[in-house]
Formats: sequence, C-alpha cells, structure tokens
Amino acid sequence: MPKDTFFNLPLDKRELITSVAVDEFARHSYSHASINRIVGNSGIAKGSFYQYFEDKQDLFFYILQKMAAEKITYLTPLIQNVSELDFFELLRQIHKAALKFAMEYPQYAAIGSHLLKDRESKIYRETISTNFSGGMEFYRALLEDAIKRGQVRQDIDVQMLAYFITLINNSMVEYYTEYVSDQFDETMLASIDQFINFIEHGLSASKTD
Amino acid sequence: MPKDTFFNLPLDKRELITSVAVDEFARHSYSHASINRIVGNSGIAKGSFYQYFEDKQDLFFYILQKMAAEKITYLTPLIQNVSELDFFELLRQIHKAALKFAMEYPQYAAIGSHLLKDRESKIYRETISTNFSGGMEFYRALLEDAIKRGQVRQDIDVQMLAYFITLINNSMVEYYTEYVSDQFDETMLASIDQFINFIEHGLSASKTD
DNA sequence: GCTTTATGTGACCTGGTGGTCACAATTAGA
DNA sequence: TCTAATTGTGACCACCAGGTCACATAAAGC
Repeated sequence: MPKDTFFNLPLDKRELITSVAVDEFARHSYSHASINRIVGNSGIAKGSFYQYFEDKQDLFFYILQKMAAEKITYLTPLIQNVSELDFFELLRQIHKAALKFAMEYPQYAAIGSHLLKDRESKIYRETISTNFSGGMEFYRALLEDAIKRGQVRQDIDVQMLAYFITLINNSMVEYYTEYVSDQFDETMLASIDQFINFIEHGLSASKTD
Repeated sequence: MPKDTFFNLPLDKRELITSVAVDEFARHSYSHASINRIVGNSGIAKGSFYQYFEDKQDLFFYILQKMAAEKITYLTPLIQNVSELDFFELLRQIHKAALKFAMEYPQYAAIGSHLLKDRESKIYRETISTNFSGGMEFYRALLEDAIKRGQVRQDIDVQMLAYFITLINNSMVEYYTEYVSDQFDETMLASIDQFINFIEHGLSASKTD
C-alpha cells in the first residue's frame, strides 16, 4: 500500500504520477520498468517517490489493484445472466466484454499481457498466479456446469480445456491488435462469433450445421 | 557467428561453454541472461568470452541456430507423409512430435518459451518473428489445403485459427510440464488425442460422434 | 633458442538499476 | 511569530549489466 503521503497529495499530482506509472508498466514488464523514468516523466524527485511508495513493488501492486477494480466495475454489467445463459453464449459475452475492455483501456491490457508472460518471476507468483489459477477455476466450474446441463460433451479433459480457454482469452487481445484492428467494431464482433463457433463445433467439415 | 577462436577450442571446452549458455538462456530470458554467470559457470575469464563471441547476441543466435538444427533433424523423421495424411491426423503427429522433443530437450523448450514471451523486444524481431510468422504461415497453408480437400469447413477465419493453433502448439509444453507430467508417456498421448478431438469436433454435446 | 602469432585474463569502463539520506523548503499549530 | 511536523530534493550508495584493453601466457614457425 502507498504511504499516507501519497494519498495526501493533491488529486492532479496523484493522478499524474499514477498515469505515468501505468504508462511505464504498459510499455515495459515489471522488471524492465524504470523508477527513474517514472520520476522523470512525473517531474518529481526520486526521494519524493520513496515518500509516496515503499518500493517498486508497492507502486506496481497499487496499480494492479486499481486496474482490477476498474475492470470489475467495467465488466460486471456487461456480463449478464451468468446462470441463465447457454455456455457458449456466456463464453461469447465474456470474450466480447474482455475485448471491449482491452480496446478501451489498452494500457491495462498491455500490463496484463506483460504479467502473463512474466511467469516464474517472483512478481507473477505473488499476484497473478492466483488470478490465472482463479481464471482457470472459473472456466473449469463453468465447463463442469455446462457438462451437467448437457451443453458440453462429457468426455473432455476439463482441466486442459479450461487451461486453453483461459490462455486464448488472454491472447485474443494481442491477436486483434496485431492482425485485425485496434477499435471495437463490427468486424471484431464477427470474429468473436467465429471463434465461439469454433470452440463449439470444431473445425471438422463433416458435421457442420 | 562465433569467432574462429571458439571453433578452434578443444571440443569438451566448447561443449561446456555451450551447455552452460543453454542452461542460462533456459533459466532466464535473453535480456535477463547474464554473461557474468555464464563465464562464472564455465570457469573462463570474461575476456576469453569476448574472444569467442562478438557479443551476447552472437552467442544467443549461435545457440538458437544449433537448437533449430537439432529440432529439425529430430522432428523430420517423426512427421511422415505430410501430404497424404488427413489434416487432423497430421496435426496430431505434429503436436506429438513437438511435445516429445520438448520433453527430451526441456532446456530448448524453455528457451523457445522465453522467446515467444519476449515479443516486441529487438531480439524477437530479429529472430523468431520470421519463425513465428513462419509457423503461422505453415498452419495457414495447411488449413487452406484441408479446406480444399473438404476436411475442414470453409466458413472459418483461416488466419485467426492459424494464429491460435500456433499459440496453443507452443503453450502445450507448459501445460503438460505444469499440470500433467514431465515425461512422455501414455497419459500424454491420450491428452493429445483429446485435444485434437476438440479441435476437430469442438465442445458441443449436440453432435458428438 | 628466438620471434611471431594466437589465447587467456581480470581489472576496469560506462551506464543502468532500485533504494537511501542529510538537508532544504514548506506547512500547521500555538 | 516562533516551533514542530510534514514534505520535497538530488547527490549518493551498492550492485549489476555488457563490453574493453593492456598485459601475461602459450603455441607455432623458423
């Protein structure tokens, strides 16, 4: 947690520091992000920084926390009727919402992306390992439920599929920004439909609907 | 390319340095790998290192090249009858071979894994960008061919699927070593079958075979 | 044996990192 | 207004990175 000194700061200064830091962690992974650049771009002294934050990790966790909070408030209304929806329709909603968030807050998406790649670093273990496993557990529960409801075949390896769905969900953003578009538009919606359709029916030509 | 001095070295010394370097790049990404650790673990002087290699990148590329060569000689006989096989059977063969290689050469697998995550770094651009796009292009061609042959439905986004197949192919190793086993065994073969079956038919319960 | 060429070596350089600290400036309280 | 507490500051620290270089050692040619 940042020190009191930080929260006593005038709002605009606090927001400046925060946004500069977000930018830094979006451009560079945790280990490559530089406190020197952050203080430089914020126009504050190095010493001041350490009056606001305990250390680099303190700042990083603060931003992650802020990011998680904003994502939750953003996503919650977009994902409706979780229990009522068909599994594949729900999956569609989730991917749509996640992509929309990523397009609207590309810096947050970048931070998340770095974090996923930084695995096996200490930082990862102390933060996202929980969340990623959490994500996996979420899809795992979803899959098991869908199997019970007869929407998903019961002969699949739930854990493996949960892993890949989590993975792909996280990689979608990169795919879109790299190959398709960096705006949330009709094309993107169509691609999501395509993708969910693949998850549902596979690639095989033999039994297409 | 390493300097002549390196190739004039007695074989055992050359192999020692190489294996220490492979180990270092397996443990750490390119930017985090340390020349100091390499020379330390090899028992050679820093100055000697720079008589063998131009710089860090020179060593890294040398190892990548060695790795690629070994992978090719390893995989080639394992993937047979490329043009004759059914698309999904071919995919199965590829995944099987790739996994087997990764299990047999876990350090190479780790290096590759770091590299994929290091994207947008200079190193990535100058090395794997070719190979990854190459990988994508490979699957893309495979998919298009399979569509022509009527094995894969024609209403899919080839590029997107090629991207995800490449991605998943590269992530499989991590999944297995993390959640299943670090030996190539029957369980693994079964999982591969499961996975290919998913790619082929999807998750839907409605039209299972 | 002597000379020249090829190797080996580690102190040293520059430049970066995260983090500290004695001190200056400001603000708050009385 | 004088004092005490809070906040701002940048030189500085220890450490590590990749890379260099003058010099020591060894091998090769004659």
